[in-house]
Amino acid sequence: MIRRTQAERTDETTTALVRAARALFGAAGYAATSIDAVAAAAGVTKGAAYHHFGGKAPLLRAAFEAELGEVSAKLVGIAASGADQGSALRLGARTFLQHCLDPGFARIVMVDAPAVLGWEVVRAAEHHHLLSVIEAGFVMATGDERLAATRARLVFGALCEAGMMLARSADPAADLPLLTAETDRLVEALKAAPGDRD
Amino acid sequence: MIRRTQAERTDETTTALVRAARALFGAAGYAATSIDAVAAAAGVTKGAAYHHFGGKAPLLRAAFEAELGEVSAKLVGIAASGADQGSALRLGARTFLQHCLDPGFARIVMVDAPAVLGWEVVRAAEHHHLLSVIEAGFVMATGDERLAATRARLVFGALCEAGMMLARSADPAADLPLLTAETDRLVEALKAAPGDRD
DNA sequence: CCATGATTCATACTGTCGGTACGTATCTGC
DNA sequence: GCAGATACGTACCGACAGTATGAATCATGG
Repeated sequence: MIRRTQAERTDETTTALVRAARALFGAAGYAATSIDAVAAAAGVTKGAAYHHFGGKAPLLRAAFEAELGEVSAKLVGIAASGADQGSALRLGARTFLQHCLDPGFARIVMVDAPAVLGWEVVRAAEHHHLLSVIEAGFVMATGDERLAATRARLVFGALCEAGMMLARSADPAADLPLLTAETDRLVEALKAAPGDRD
Repeated sequence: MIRRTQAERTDETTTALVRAARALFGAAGYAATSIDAVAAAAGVTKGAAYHHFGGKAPLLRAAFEAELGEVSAKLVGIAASGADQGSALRLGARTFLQHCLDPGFARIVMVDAPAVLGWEVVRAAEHHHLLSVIEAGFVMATGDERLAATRARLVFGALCEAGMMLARSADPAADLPLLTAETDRLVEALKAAPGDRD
């Protein structure tokens, strides 16, 4: 074997493991996928997986973060494109929905991760990667932090539901237009609505 | 032991098992709860559980349906109370959110059930028990079946998100008013919005 | 009322899998 | 080039889902 640094070895192994985890967890689900299977698909053994991740749940977490990271990268690209607040929000929602066309993404991010990692952990990560964008839009529209946070979460819940419908749709291409239109409408409705005191 | 009919024996055992499953699955989660623990809490052994349910997942399904059944019963009560469409919808949403104050309900219905039973199974059951009410309201408001179905799902997604926020809130009583107000606003916005062709 | 069959349930067992312990190979810094 | 650290493979353990298998308990036709 050629000589590699420890950093390179670690990077190659963890990358292969995360790639395998995304593929297997996404296809068969977390519970139905053994660590041995993930390690084998990555070309290593369980020992490597436990050395780098420490368990099965952290492996899912890594796969989960990788999925979110991809969407997040596209979102910051949109934000950097200089589009106005409104169209950036619409584009962001559409980007998220398109990712949901991949059943593996939907399964890992919206089905298995909350059950395995816990709802709060998942929502914290999602807030960091995705929700903060939506929330910023609502803060600007309403001027109320708490109200904006609440509305962003509600919108995000609707987006996830739309994403799952897409992921399980027999003809996703046919459903995408209606779903994007309706989620857009929902966002607009909440941005326009007044923020009364509670 | 006193003499009982088979039907009575079955009923007592299954009832006890479902009760124990709701308590344990709701508190510790599905993955962290063994069948032996559920059976022991019900005063029987694994054999009885497998005889009546056939596995661990069907046990969760029974607990899940029991949780939904309770909400559903309240919803038909509201529907039968003769309230108008609008206030019935608001009352229904509030009823659902109040159930979410029980962390066991939230965990079983919105976190574990989708991962274990599959998203489609869960949403089919939820449609049967809860969603059909919301959908009927939107059909009446928009006149479009497909549009109404889509909007009902989006609203339901937002409701679930609100429910999880409540379930994990440090001070649920303080969050309930804002969340009910905002979900109501969301429903109103979508009912009022026009249904354009896609 | 009893004998035969069906149902309910407990007990003992097996296989799988997550996790751990430990040994070996590979790399780093002195 | 040689201690110490890091990466990884292998052998093992315990927990637990699922499967017989048999013993009670109940139903039913004679």
